Amino acid sequence: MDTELTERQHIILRAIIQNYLETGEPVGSRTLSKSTELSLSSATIRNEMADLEDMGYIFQPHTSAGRIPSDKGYRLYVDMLMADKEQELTDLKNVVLEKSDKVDKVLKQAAKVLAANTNYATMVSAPVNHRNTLKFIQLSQVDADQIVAVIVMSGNVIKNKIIEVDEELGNETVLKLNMLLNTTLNGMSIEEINLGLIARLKEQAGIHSRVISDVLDAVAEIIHVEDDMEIYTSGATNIFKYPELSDKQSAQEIISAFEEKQQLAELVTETLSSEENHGIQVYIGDETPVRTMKDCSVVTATYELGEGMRGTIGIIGPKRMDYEHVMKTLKTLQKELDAINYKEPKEQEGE
Amino acid sequence: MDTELTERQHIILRAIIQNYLETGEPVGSRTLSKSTELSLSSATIRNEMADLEDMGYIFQPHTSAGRIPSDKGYRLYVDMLMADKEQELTDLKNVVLEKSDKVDKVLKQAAKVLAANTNYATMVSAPVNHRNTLKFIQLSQVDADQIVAVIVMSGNVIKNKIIEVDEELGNETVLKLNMLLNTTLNGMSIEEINLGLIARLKEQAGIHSRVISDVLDAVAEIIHVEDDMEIYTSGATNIFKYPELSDKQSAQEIISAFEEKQQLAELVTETLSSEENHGIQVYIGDETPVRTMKDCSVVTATYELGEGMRGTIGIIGPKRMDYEHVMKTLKTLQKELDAINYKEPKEQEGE
DNA sequence: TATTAGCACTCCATTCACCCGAGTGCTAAC
DNA sequence: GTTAGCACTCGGGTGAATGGAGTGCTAATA
Repeated sequence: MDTELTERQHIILRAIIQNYLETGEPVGSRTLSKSTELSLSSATIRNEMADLEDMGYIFQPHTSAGRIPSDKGYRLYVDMLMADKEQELTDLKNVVLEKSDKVDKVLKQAAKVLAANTNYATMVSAPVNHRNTLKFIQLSQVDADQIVAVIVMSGNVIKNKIIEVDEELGNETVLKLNMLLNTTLNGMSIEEINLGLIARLKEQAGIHSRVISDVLDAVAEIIHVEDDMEIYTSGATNIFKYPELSDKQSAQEIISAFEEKQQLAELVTETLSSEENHGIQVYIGDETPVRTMKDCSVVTATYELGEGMRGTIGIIGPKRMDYEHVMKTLKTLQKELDAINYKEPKEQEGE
Repeated sequence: MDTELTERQHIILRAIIQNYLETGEPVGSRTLSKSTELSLSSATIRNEMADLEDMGYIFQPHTSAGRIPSDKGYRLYVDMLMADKEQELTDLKNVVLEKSDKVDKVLKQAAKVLAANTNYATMVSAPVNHRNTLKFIQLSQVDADQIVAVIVMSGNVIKNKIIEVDEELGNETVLKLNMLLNTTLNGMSIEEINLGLIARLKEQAGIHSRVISDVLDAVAEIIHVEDDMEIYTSGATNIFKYPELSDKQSAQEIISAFEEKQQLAELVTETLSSEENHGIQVYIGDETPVRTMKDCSVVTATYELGEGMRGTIGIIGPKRMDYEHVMKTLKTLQKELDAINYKEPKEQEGE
């Protein structure tokens, strides 16, 4: 890329972008000639800008207006940022992630912190049972026709369901079932617990009662049910701060996406599947996998709660987003979340 | 109120309101003189309108514009609607409330259905443990330093938590604890399970180990923890369909309220506490308990999931909302939700 | 050869005047 | 009590004028 742009052009491009990030207004040659460290006349800068435009890094919204970075321009800028040696991290304001609490509380809080620190819309997806193993399972008779099944997965995610049965199983049977389930399934990953295994279990149970078969089916279902991805969001209304996104049309689309969450889910799976750059990914404009956000930029990161539980944190904002700050902030929060499960099991009271 | 308005004025007021509901434009005398069943000249109607304005039921946004209903006007209109003998209910489109499913799924779906049927923003609050009793409780040792406590409440709400302990309890102890907890707490309401009772339990446990004491405390905590009210929303972006609410300022405020949910929670408690009119309440403009919605109307209803579990469904829209339709729809859904728990435990497969 | 000063040109955004139409209030006639 | 008629008001829309920011190009300069 050194062949593509001269040093000076790099500087000018960066100046254009930085200026545009702040003001949101097309930036003209005069402005640049004053602000840039290299002291050039506006005319010279105009020439360079014409070149940059030819190469597609910037463009004019209309003749006789200043220049605006194109997607390609942003891309170059972001790539340069990423190439920078290890950036130091920013401090997060208001980070009080109560690590002791339930996961969902922490994540909700995380989304809020992120929004407060960046002034963009944010999302945090709950960790998904990736390579997750079963840690404990237990059936209990609640009353004559209800059984509650409780399953603890690695990472202490708890699933449960009430199973309705038409005939009482009796203490003994329940006990036997529990034993069977625990000895067989314990430590297995979800993928390993497939239909074949369940079928074998049924046989092994030695009883051909329909009830037991039903119960086992229910258990299998609980384990596999893709808890439709929980996603926490915050600051969606921040988009109103950016005129280019807050006309009715765009605002409605974006906010809808945040409300329905379906599209955010797609974003999450996309992020989780493709892993690069320390888990930080930047989608500019059309690059984003979610159509409704083609006028936005999306920055995402993957966090790891240990034991294969991975989730996504993300920021959605205008294309003229403060990428540098956002990436730093995201990285910080990522570290913060990653750290949560490194705590020794015993350490609880410590601040 | 008959003393206040003549029959003819009533008719005219209603005509104004209905016309305004549809168009959103101030309605003038000429329009009315053509549309109303009573055939009067525009001049006559103008006189009546002037009177109605003096009494505060309508007003002009500016001289030489048509009239718009005031809050007082809406109020009268709504009161008349409410007074109407039993209104028949509307059919809901897309109602497929999977009754078997978990409560939260049903409620999410309910919010969606409501939004789809009305074109307004909707919210559904999860039932709150009002006069809720404990049905089943069980501790299980997950591994050396973790116990999972599962509690099933009436209405099949399941709570659970992992309790960290510093020493293993041993099977026997756990068994004893379970026995104790179940025999003592079963069937009790949350209010009855207070600190005193827990203290007595601790004694009764006969063991003075700190561990057991800790566990019991944790149990008490789970039971009492006010799951911060779950609220499901849908169709928040519907407000963009109404220009009077979709300027940046208002839109941001309203949508914020829907995102943060704090304010909706206030609305819910308000609704649950004051009960009138078959549980249907209408707040017009300033009447609403939530400040951010002073330019909206809010219609809420209370549903009952049986066994003292009560929640709120609500619709937020512009003041020129189709009150009649909304109230009918709300009533229908309310019935629908109420009916869910009337199902015989055995009936499951039936449509 | 690279830079700069200067100038003509373009185009957007703002302002202002203007007009039109919808609607009113009032008065006088029915 | 109702209606016809008229003068008046006001908001919204249209079009022309204006100014400013910015450009591209050319010619002069280092």
